[in-house]
Amino acid sequence: MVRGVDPHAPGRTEPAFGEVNQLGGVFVNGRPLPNAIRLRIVELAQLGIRPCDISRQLRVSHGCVSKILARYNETGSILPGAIGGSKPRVTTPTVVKHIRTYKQRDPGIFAWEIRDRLLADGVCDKYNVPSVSSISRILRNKIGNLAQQAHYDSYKQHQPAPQPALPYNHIYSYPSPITAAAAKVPTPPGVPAIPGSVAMPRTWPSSHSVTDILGIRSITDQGRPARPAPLFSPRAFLGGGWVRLGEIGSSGLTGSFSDLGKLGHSAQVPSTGFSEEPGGNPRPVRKRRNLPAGEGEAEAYSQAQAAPNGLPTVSSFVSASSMAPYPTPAQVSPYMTYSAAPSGYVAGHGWQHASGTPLSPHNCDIPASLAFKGMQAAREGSHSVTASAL
DNA sequence: TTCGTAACGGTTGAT
DNA sequence: TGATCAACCGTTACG
Repeated sequence: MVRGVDPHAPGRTEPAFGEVNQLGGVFVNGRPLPNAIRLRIVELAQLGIRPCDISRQLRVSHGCVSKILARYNETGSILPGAIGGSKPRVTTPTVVKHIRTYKQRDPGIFAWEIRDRLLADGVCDKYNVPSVSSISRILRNKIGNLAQQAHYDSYKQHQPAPQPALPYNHIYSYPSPITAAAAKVPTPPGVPAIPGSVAMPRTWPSSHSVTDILGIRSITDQGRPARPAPLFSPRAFLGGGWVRLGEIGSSGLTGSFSDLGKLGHSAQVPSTGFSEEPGGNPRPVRKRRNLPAGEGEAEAYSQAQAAPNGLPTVSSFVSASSMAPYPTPAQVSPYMTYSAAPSGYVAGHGWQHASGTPLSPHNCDIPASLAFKGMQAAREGSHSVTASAL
């Protein structure tokens, strides 16, 4: 493995702006390829170019090409998956509420009995029912305290109260959209609600943290979706596996790239990936330290592709015909590739259209207008993959 | 030669 | 605030 060198720290062996693979391509270990590259991989594949040729042309390992194409074929999304995070907890406010109810009705109930009742009552299913130990922990840490508080409140009801006491379970009755949603959805959150839909591998229940349960989230981070939706196509929502296919429904897409382009970010897709959740709840803009490339580019792309006519300009910044088969080393400079800064890798800044400014964070050297024409010709014409495309 | 995939080292974000 | 965990990433090597 040939290591890149940080120009700001020439002595360093640890690359700061990317490494160079065996093909001479630049990548950042652990980070997804820029969307422009991912897009090109898919486009080239749809032009009939073999993955091995794509690999060589884009200087991306064939394993990566294979992965991206397989992912695209499976999900219709070019975007990388959701990186990081933890599995959301199954002890949702609703579940905790039910556990508390069971415990109040039968103080001697066992944890395993509660577990069975949660299943029997349809509060949970076998996929998201809390473990006995989790229930025990809830009983010990939450219900126990709450029960004590309940007794205290009960006592206070018979005493003159100078101030209205806070309901002991106010944390559960807080009008949180999360809670409301959880209460309205009888099926486990990770299970597709639409018949015939296919769940992604990473279909966790909705995120619930301690603060969720305590109702704090409703104030501090109200309604923030578990993951920003990728913004490439409706099916691109599926990119990270955080979104169920069933939520998207069958769009009838063929998976072709032209379809992706036609759809762009329609009404199904928030105008920005970070400002609004599917439910329409406004969400504070999160502090982002180093947004994953896919998300960052998706965000930027969603803005950049908003053509005046409403049509996206997917093809305008990526073209099979506009890229030199084997760029010179200077063209694949790791520093240019990732814009010499983390934010450059995040991209989005350079995706200005047909203005001569960089279009891709990966330095694809893609002339936008020519690329678009080339693609148009390729699609409207014979669809032949000419040498120019390679 | 091509392609699929496991292993690997790395990053990320929630807890 | 730092550690931990579990997801993802792309590259490499192997079959």
